Amino acid sequence: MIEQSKTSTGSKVTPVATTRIQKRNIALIADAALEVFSSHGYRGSTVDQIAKQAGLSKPNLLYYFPSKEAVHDYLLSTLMVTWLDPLREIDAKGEPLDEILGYVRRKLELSRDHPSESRLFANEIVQGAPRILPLLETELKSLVDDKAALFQSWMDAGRLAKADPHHLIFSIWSLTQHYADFDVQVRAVLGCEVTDPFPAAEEYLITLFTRMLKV
Amino acid sequence: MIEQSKTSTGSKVTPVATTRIQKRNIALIADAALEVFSSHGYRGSTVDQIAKQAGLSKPNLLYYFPSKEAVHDYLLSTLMVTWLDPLREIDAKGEPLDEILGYVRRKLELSRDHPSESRLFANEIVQGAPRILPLLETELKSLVDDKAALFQSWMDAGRLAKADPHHLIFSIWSLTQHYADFDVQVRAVLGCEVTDPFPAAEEYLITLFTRMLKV
DNA sequence: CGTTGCTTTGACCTTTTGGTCAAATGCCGC
DNA sequence: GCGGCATTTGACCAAAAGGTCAAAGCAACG
Repeated sequence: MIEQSKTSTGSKVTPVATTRIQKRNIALIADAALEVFSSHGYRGSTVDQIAKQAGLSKPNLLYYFPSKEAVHDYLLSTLMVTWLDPLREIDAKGEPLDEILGYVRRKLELSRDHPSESRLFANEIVQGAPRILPLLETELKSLVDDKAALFQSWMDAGRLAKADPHHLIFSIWSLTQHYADFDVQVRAVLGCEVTDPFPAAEEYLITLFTRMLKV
Repeated sequence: MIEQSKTSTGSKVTPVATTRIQKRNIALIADAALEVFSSHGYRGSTVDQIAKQAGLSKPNLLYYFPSKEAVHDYLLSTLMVTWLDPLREIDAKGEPLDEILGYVRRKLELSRDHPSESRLFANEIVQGAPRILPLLETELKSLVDDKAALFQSWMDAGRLAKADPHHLIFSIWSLTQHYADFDVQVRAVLGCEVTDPFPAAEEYLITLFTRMLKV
């Protein structure tokens, strides 16, 4: 059995790749699991499905991860980093409106280029975030509080129209992720003639937040 | 076996209640199933769970619905009506901004008072809408196209600031449903001291759409 | 080449789960 | 109270799914 590093939370176990084969197979499994979990949810996905998608046998997959849940935990924890990064990048020294519009653009890009990640996350939250609630209440909350305070200071300085900064962040998340999570609905409503809803979405969102926040 | 009415799509079967007991039990099952499906997803829910929640035995539940899928289909089809109703209510003869703000308020109320419905729907869409895609492409699309045309005419008449009407509708859906679907995240980020995020959410959304649409 | 340790898998086990069925129970008009 | 119909359920079945294990490959190093 390959080495395992137990996280402080106890049951979660993530593999530590050392050899080339391990790195490759763990990456294969992660990619496959992302695909499968994001389109069927946790319970709706089977280890066999993930293994097949990764081109491995089920016992082989379970050689690298101790359980189905461990694969899921691994994905969620690595994803949280990527997903929160654009928010971290907001620069207190930048021009307020440009910083926020840039954030909107980056989030929308993420939704376009990595819809599976967004859907995996959505699946988890919609079902009550059983596995990541602690993370939300600590890491996410403190980061959001931080940026909300920044937005508030910009508003107080008259460099941004006033609005509840927390709900401003929620609205950015909601609007951008909608195009990943509800992709099928968006395409169904726009009709088959529209192949890519993202350009129009970007223009709409930039307009929306400009009108909302411009002093 | 009680009577069944097959819908035109074939596999879907919905019960037709005739007696008092049937009406009561079908309602019990529907309530229980909504609760269970919305918090665990389709595959994550078991017939036993739903039956227990409804206070019935599993075979008894399956006496009223031929299968787990039939229960799910029943919920989805009845929900689509409730869910689309506020959009239908938008009145072409009303004052444009008031009509849209009213729609936002009604949708947000739905999210507050019926979050389970919203989550059931979200679960279905996030996972690719396998069971209701046809409905989205026909009924939903035509209703949305209809209202989008109305918004466009208001904009052309200078009674509303210009913006893509389809994406305007998407943004209303996205923002209002976010408070139901991502409820745990919203509460986790706002912190335990905030017991009800909805009043602030309503104020924020009204401000947002007013600044967006006011001429 | 042969030993050693990493990797892979076929076969198997157990639990869960959707669904069936015959028999039992209860309800209601007569 | 009784006949007939609706309702309920305990017992059961088959398939699916998570996970184990011993044994078989296979790679790398002496």
